[in-house]
Amino acid sequence: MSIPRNPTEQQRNFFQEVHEVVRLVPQGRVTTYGAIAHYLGARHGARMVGWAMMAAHTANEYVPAHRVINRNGLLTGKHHFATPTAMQEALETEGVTVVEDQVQDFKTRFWDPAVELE
DNA sequence: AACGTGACTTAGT
DNA sequence: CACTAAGCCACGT
Repeated sequence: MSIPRNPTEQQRNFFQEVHEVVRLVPQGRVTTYGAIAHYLGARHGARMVGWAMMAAHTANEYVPAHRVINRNGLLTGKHHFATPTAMQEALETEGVTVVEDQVQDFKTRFWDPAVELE
């Protein structure tokens, strides 16, 4: 996949919404693509959230993309970082233990915007 | 325009 | 518990 060369207005808004939520994830906590999709109204699938994350590195403001993982606590997006280990290292710097691409104690690390932001 | 593919998820077998 | 199918939606070929 790739991000549009010339994003439409709607696409830019969508990217911004997703990035905005991701920026609200506290240090040392993680969330999932599905949770973000649900928080934004589920008007698009979790896949679209993942798609929006590809534009994270081009965003004007910093987006902690390493805090977004799949619903099983797996670092499915690690290959989109500068290096294959960047995502895990960023998480461990925040105190999140990762073993074999799996976030340990995921259930208590999970941060659901739909709940936390009410 | 059909088809494959993907930072996903849920339901069915 | 694992594996598959299907829903999802945008994009490149």
